[in-house]
Amino acid sequence: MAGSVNKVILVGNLGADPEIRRTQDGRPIANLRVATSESWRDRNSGERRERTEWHRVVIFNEGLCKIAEQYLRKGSKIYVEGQLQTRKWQDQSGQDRYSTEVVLQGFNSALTMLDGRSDSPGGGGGGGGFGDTQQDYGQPAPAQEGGFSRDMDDEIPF
Amino acid sequence: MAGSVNKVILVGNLGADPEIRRTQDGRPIANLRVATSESWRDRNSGERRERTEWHRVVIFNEGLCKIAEQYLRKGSKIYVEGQLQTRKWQDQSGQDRYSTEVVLQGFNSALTMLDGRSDSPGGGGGGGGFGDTQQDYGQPAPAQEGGFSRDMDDEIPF
Amino acid sequence: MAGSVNKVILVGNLGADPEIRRTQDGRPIANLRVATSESWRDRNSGERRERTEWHRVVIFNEGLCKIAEQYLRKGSKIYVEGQLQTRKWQDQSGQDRYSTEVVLQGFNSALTMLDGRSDSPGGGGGGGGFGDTQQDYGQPAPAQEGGFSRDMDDEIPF
Amino acid sequence: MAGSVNKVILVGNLGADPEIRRTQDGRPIANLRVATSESWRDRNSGERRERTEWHRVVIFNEGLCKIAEQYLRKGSKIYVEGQLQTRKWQDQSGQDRYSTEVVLQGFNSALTMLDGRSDSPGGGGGGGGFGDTQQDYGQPAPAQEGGFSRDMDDEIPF
DNA sequence: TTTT
DNA sequence: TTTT
Repeated sequence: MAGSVNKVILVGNLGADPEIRRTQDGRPIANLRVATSESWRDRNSGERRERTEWHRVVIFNEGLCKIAEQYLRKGSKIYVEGQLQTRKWQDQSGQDRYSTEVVLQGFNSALTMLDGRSDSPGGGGGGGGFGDTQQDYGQPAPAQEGGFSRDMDDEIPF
Repeated sequence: MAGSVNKVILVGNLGADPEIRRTQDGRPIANLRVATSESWRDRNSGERRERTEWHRVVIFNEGLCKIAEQYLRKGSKIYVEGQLQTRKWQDQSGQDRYSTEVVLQGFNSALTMLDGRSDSPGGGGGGGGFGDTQQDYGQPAPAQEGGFSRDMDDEIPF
Repeated sequence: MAGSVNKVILVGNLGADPEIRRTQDGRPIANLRVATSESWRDRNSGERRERTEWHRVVIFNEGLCKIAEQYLRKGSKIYVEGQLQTRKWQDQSGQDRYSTEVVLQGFNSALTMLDGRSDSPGGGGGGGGFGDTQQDYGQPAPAQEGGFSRDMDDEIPF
Repeated sequence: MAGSVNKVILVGNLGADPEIRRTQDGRPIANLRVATSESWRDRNSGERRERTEWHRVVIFNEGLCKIAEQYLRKGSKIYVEGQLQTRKWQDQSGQDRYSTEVVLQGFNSALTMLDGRSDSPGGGGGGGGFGDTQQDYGQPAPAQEGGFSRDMDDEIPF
C-alpha cells in the first residue's frame, strides 16, 4: 500500500484514574478516559456554550502503561498521540457493537504529562525498557525555577 | 484550567464516492469512508501482515464539501484534518448506539487531495468562497468579513 | 498544486514574556520564545541527558495576539499549532541571513494555554473578532473542581 | 514540570533527489529538500497568489534512510513527521550561522511515500529491518530487542 | 529546486 | 469499500 497515516493528538484531562489490566502473558494494558472541551460564544444568543468530548484511550505499550499507572490520576492533564482503531464486540444479546478507541501501541505513540507533579517521570525514576528512552515518554524538562531565562539572554541570533 | 486539543490527521483512500446530503436549510454535509492501512512483517512467522482501518469522515464545512463533491471519488487519496466526535443514535429497536466520526467543521479542519488530477483545486479553477482558499491552500488572513464562522454556533445537524 | 501540508505542533514553555509589536496599520504581531525539552538515559554511560530546543513563534493572528498579550508570561506552558516559514534578512554587514519561524496566521493555527490561571480566556473575556469564536483560541474547559467524574459515571457505553 | 512536544508534519514534494551521506562509522544520513506550497486568491486584487516554502529534512533513522535512497526521487510526494532542530555552524568567515531542520530520528518519526510507484515498500518487496516495518506501515510491538534506540544517545553528527 |  |  502506498502511504497512509492514522494519527490522533489529544490534549485533555482524565475523567478517572487509569484502569490497568494485564493480558494472560502478563503484559499491561491501560485504559484512560480523556475529556477534551471546547467553548465558544453563540453568535446569535451571545451565550457561552460548551461541549465536552470523551475519548477512550488504550495503551498497549508497556513503558507508557507504567507511566500511566504511576503518574496519572483523575484530573491529570495529558498529551496523547496514537491511532484510531474501531473494534467489534458482542453485547449481551449477541448483537454486534463497535467501539472506536485511540490506541497507543508501538511507534508513533506518545503520552506526556502536562501538569507533572514533582515526582514525574524523567525527574528521577527510570530503569530500562522502551518507555524511558523515548523522548516523549517523560520529559523532565528544564527546571521551572529559573531555567528558561538564562538561555534566552544568550541571545540566539538566528 | 485551560486548554484542550482534539485533532485527527489521516492520509488514506476513499472506499467509495463521497455522499453529499443537505440540511433543511440547504447546507451541504459530506460523508467520506476513508481507509488507512498498515502492513508489517510478523516477528514470529516472518509473514507479511496487513490491517486496514476504516474511518467515517463528516464534513460540515461548506467549502470543503464542495471540494469533496467536485474532486473526490472512490479511490482518491486525501489528507484529512478534523476532530473526533462520538454521537449517539437509536437503532431500530430503540437501543442507544454510538458512532465515532472524524468531523471537519470550522477552523482547524483541512481536506487536501494528494493524487490531484489536472482539474484539481488550486490548479486553476476556483472562484471565491471558502473551499478554494481552503485552509491548506493559503491563509490570506482570516475571512473576518462573513463566511467561515457560521458553522460554529449552529446546532450540529447529525 | 496538488496538496501540501505544513504543520508544526509544539507543547513547551515560554522563555520570556511575549513581545508585542504593531504594524504601521496597527495590527499586532506577537513574538514568543518557546522551549521544548527532551531527556533520555544514555545507553552507554547510563547518565541522564537533556536537550532543549528553542523555537521562534510569530503570531499574526489578531485574536491569538490578544491571548498572548493578556495571558502568557515567561514560564507559561502552551500548545502551539502553526506552520514553518523561513524568512531572509540582512545582517549589519549586508549578508543574507535566514530565520526559520513557526508562524500562526489564518486558519489551522492554534494557541492554547495549558497552565491557565483562573483569569484565562473563555472564562470571561470575549468580544467579537476572530479569536474568541474559535475553539482553540481559549477553552475555559470543564471546571476541575468536580466536573469530570460526574460525566464518567454516566457510563458512556460505546 | 513535565512534558513537551516538538513535532513537524509535512506533505510536500522533493525538489531534488535525496542526498545520502555516511558517518565515519557507516550509518547513513539522508538529506531531503521538501517543498510545500499554498495558493489563495488575493482579497483585494482577486488574483491568485502562491507561496512555496522549502524545508530541510534530515534523516538519521537507518530504515527511513533506506526508503529515501531506494524509493524517493526528485518530484516524489511524501508525508514526513519529525522534529524541529536548529543547529549552529560556522561559515567561511568564522561567523556563527544557524540552520533549522526537520529531523527524523528515533521514535515518533515517519516517512511515507504518497505517490508510490509499483515497486514501493509495503507493496511486496521488503526484507527485514527498520525501514519496511517502518512506523507507518505497522507496529508489531516495540522492537525492544535492540535496533531502534541506538540513535538516541549518540552524538548528533551534523 | 518540487508540485499543480 | 480503498490503496499497494
